[in-house]
Amino acid sequence: MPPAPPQPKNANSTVIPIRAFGTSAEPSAPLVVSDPCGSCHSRTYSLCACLPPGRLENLAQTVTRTRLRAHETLFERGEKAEFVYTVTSGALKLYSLLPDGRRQIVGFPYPGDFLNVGPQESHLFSCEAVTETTLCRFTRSEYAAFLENYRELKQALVERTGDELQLAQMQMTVLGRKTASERVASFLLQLLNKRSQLSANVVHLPMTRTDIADYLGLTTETVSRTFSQFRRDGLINLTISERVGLTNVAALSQLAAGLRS
Amino acid sequence: MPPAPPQPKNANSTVIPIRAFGTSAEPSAPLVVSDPCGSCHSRTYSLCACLPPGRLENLAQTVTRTRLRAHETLFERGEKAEFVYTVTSGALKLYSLLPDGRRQIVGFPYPGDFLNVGPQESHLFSCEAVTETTLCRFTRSEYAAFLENYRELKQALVERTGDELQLAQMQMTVLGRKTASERVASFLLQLLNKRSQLSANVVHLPMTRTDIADYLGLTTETVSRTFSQFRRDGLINLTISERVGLTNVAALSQLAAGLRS
DNA sequence: CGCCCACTTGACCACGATCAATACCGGTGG
DNA sequence: CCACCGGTATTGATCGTGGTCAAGTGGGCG
Repeated sequence: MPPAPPQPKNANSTVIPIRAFGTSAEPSAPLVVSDPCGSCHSRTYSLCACLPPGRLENLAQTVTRTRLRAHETLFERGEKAEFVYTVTSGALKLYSLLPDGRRQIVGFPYPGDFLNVGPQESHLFSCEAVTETTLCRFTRSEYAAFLENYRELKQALVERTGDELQLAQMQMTVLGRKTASERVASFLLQLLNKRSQLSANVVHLPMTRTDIADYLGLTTETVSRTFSQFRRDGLINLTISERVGLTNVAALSQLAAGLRS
Repeated sequence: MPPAPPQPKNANSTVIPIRAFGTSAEPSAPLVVSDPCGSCHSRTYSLCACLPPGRLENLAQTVTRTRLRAHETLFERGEKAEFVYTVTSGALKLYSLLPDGRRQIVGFPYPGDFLNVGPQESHLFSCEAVTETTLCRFTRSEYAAFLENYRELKQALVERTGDELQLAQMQMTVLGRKTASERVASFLLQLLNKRSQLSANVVHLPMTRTDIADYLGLTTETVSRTFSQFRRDGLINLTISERVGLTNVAALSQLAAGLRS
C-alpha cells in the first residue's frame, strides 16, 4: 500500500476524509515504543494518572500508540466505535455536520483528554486532527476490562465524564446566550486555562478561524472581525494569526462573563 | 416556622427564590413512605433499575422522598452540593444566569433522570421545578458509598453520564447551527421521545414559552411565532398552549435534521 | 517567484431580537 | 353570573447583530 497522499488543506465540507484506522486503510503505522507510559508527557494529567506505576504497566500492554497528521480523520459519525483514546500530544476536533454542510465543533480534545463513546455502538460525532497528534488507543473491550479490574480508573472516568458534561453545559450557555465578542472572549480564556500554553497570557491557536467559528456558532468573518476589534481595544496582541497575547485578561473575563460594556 | 408563603407565579428574573432544602428553610416536609422504591413509578427506567430487588431495599433506607411545588427552587448556582437526586415525577429545569439576566436552560430533568454534580463542591447551575415534582434525595456521601458497593450501579452511572454528555453535545449543534424553526422542531421531537407522553404524537409542554426559548437560545416571541407558523403549515395541531399534536412527524424530522425546505 | 489558502476587511442583507399592543385563560370576588 | 386582575401567549412593526457576498491581503511552500 502506498503512503497516504498529501491531504487537502481545506477544512471545509469538500475535504476527502483520510482514514487513519479501520478496516481498509492504515496510513499511519502504529508507533512501536518499548515503554509507552514511562515516556508519556501527558501521563500526569490523563486518566492514567490515577493508576500506580505497577498497574500502569498492565495498561501499557494493550495500548497502541499512534499518530495522526494534521487533518487526518480519526473516525466519522456512524462508524462502528471500536476504540477509545487518550490524546497525548497535538489537538483534535470533534464535530457534527448537518446535511447542507453546517458544522458544529463540540470540542477540541487536547493532551490528557479521553475520547470515550457512549454505551451505543457507533460514533455520533466525527473526529479529525487539528495538528499532528499522538494518541493512545485501546479497544473498548480491553478498556472495559480494565475499568472492571481497577476501581480507581473507573472512578476517575466517572469524575472526568461528569466534568465534561458540565463543560458542555457551560458551552450551551455560550452558544445560546452570549454575543459574538463574549463568545470569543470565553474561548480565549478557555484556552488560557489549558496546561499546554506557551507562556503566561499567550495562547496558541492551532485551529483555523473557521474551526473557531464552528466551535462558537459564528462565521469566520465574525471571528476575524472580533479579533481585530479586540486588538483595537487593546485587549489582545495579535501578530501572527495563530498566537494571541492576552493583554487585558481582566477585561476579557468581564466580557466573557457577560457584563455588558 | 410558618408554612411557605404562596410562591410568585412569575418565572422571570425577579422571582424570590424559595429554598426547598437547606439550612434555613424547609417548606416541603419530606414524605414518609413505607416502601418508597416498591411504589416508585420511575423505578424501571431510573438508575435504580440496574439493582436487584434485595439491594434496592438498602438504597431505600437512605433515600428521602420529597416534593417541590411548581417554581420552587431545588438548589442554586454556587450553593454547596450536598445531595444527588432522582426525579420520580414532574419536571425540573436546570439553568445558568448571566449577570444581566440572560438565561440558558441546559436541560429539563424528567422522571427517571439523575441529577448528579461533578466532582467539585458546589453547584454550577441552578435548578427549579417546572411543575409539581417529586424526587428521591440522597446525600452525596451515602450515594458514593453505594456506588462503591454496587458495581452495577456505578456502571449504570458511567453509561448514563456518557449518554447525557452526548445529548449535551447534540444540543450544542442545535444552539450553534440550527435556525429557529429547526430548533423548535428538534425540541418537539425530543419531547416526543420521552416516556411520559400522553398518547402517540401528542406532546405535553409543562414549561412556559419563555422556558422553551431559554432552552433553545431564542426569545418567547420567536418560539410563539414558530409554533404559529408550524400550525399554518399543518405540521402541528395547537389548541391549548401546553398540548401539541404532531400531525406531520416526518416533515418535522426533516426540519430538525437541517434539510432545508 | 508565484500559487494557494487562510485571514482580513468592506458593503449589504436577513433572521431573529426588541418594543409594543392585544388576546387569552384561570382564578377571585362582588 | 360577570367584572376584574395577573400572568402568559400571540401578533405586529421596527431594529440591529451577525451572516452573506465579495474583494483584497499576506504568509507558507513548492
